[in-house]
Amino acid sequence: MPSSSRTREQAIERFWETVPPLWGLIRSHIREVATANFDITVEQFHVLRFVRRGPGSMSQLAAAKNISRPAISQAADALERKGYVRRVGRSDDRRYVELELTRAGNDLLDAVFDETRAWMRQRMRSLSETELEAITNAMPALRKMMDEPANPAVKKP
Amino acid sequence: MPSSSRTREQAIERFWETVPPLWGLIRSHIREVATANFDITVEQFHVLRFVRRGPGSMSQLAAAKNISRPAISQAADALERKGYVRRVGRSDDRRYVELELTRAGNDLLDAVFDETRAWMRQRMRSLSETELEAITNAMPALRKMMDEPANPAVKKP
DNA sequence: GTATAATAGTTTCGTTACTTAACTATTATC
DNA sequence: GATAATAGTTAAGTAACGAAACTATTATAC
Repeated sequence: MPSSSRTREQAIERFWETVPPLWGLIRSHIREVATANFDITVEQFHVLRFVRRGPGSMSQLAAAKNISRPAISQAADALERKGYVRRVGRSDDRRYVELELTRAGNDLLDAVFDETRAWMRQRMRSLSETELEAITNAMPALRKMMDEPANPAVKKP
Repeated sequence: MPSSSRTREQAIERFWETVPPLWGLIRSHIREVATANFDITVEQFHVLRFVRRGPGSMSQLAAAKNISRPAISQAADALERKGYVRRVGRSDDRRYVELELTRAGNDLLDAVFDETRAWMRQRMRSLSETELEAITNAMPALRKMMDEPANPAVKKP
């Protein structure tokens, strides 16, 4: 069993010294852009992103974003009030409510994304092709971490 | 000029579909661990991490974490109240205040980190050596993004 | 087929994390 | 030595959450 792999420890180590501060930086940029030029907060932006990714029920959104259902419900309130999102009941099971992007929401998201992508491009401008590929290649591996079940899945005999 | 590189666009694309949800997952795990088993919140944990990384002034911490100085000041209040951190004035310039980890703070951080690392190891257990290396290799490239100055640095003639 | 349980969403309430603006203390500058 | 700049804090307001309690709808049990 190659289980206490050195490689893995190193990946974890570097992950922790890199991702949190980077995420903080991105977050603060979005905050700046989204609140100054646009009409939303960072968190609302992220909810919009998830909605566009594939409209789902409130619970699904909460699960995807790893926050509580009330939190999604409240974010939806704010976004609906601003006209960026619509609540749509599902006819086959009336307990479910789905969120749909409105036209305005879609446009807003495009605008914020354009801004943010431009900013990232700037930040990446001195990276070599090799470095960019390194980033691209790492992402699928990181995604795998999310798919892993949380617990070791106790074997039933 | 190779400026609108395809590779770069792809890196950005994948980054956005990977990092935010992954970060959300990690965040929610830490919240669980830190508030259930320990005495702190997610954000306080992150502040402690920065303090350990190298004790610096309040402003430096704020800059490192990309949040406002008041936010750091308040986090420091909470952490000091709980005894995990100490405010230490600098003698050469009395405007500065630095944060130091107390013994308790250090132990707490170790404990939370142990928990979190174990959890990450779990989540990484099905990754191949190649995938782990991909993660390790991407991190320095991502760090570079943080070092870039925010603005294109207008050339002065 | 009603009673009971489970599930999706919401409301309420309290806590924490932030920000901006205004204020204090200290050091630099002219 | 007056003025400006800088580090930190305080104050006040907003947003993001979670937990618990509540409503509406669908599934299960008997």
